[in-house]
Amino acid sequence: MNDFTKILRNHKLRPTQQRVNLGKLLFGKGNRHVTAEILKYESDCENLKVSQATVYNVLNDFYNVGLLAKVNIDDDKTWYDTNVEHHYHIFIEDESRLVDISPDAIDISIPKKLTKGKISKVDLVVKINS
Amino acid sequence: MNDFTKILRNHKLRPTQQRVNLGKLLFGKGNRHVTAEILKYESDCENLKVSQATVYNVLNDFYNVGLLAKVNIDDDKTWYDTNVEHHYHIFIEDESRLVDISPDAIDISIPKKLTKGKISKVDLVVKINS
DNA sequence: ATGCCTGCAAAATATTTGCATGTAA
DNA sequence: TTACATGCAAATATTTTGCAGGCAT
Repeated sequence: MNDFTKILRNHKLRPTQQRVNLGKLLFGKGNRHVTAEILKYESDCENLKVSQATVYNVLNDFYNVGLLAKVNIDDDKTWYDTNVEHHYHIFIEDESRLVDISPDAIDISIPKKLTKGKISKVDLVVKINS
Repeated sequence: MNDFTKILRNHKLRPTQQRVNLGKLLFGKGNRHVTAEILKYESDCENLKVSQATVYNVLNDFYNVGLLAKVNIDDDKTWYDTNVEHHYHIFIEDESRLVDISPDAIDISIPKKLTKGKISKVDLVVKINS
């Protein structure tokens, strides 16, 4: 029983082969940003037996228990981020690539009267190109 | 020949009935935020003869010439904003409603070394609920 | 053994496109 | 009249879901 199996149990998710394998891809090498398409491609490269539907289902499962965050960049694909702490993003348009920014690096003070203090999330995406 | 016809001509768009009618809906009563679905619903209410495909085409035409801005809030529908000046957004989740924030209201200073000065767009969405 | 999970295909949703027709210039 | 826009339906793209079978407990 490896570490990710334990993490799945801690989040009340049954550690199936697909969840464990996708979990290793996602959490095995530092913070990552993926789309469902990218993750399916990677799992195919590793000859894992995972359907595209299961990739979607597992991403949603992980998101629902707080293992992943969603990032909305453009009007097509949804991105998933293994960093679930509060932070911001740079999107490198040329490369369709996301980079995290620590909230410490950018100070955003939102006047309370605008939001009545009921903030649930603050999304900041800085888009850059060359 | 009314005002919006003139605006269309200025943007090198032929002022067809559909573009003029949708333009009036969009720009006739202050700043607005709409999805393709909302705009189709409104044009149906006014008994305008516009197909859903044309609503999409016209929104894209207006976006491409700079009459509209796109806003990405969630992973489903794309929002269009009649305010094309640089600004930020509050998204009221309960009501699925967008509100503009002037960039003067929130100071965001992004360290140059993070972006190498190549910023093309800064998207800020503050999500609130009750 | 039981119930949750997966694969596959089909459905659902959002958006784009091809083509014949209509309309602005 | 000529080119561009529209309507409709079909195609495309992304994501979700139903169901039969499979695997974890």
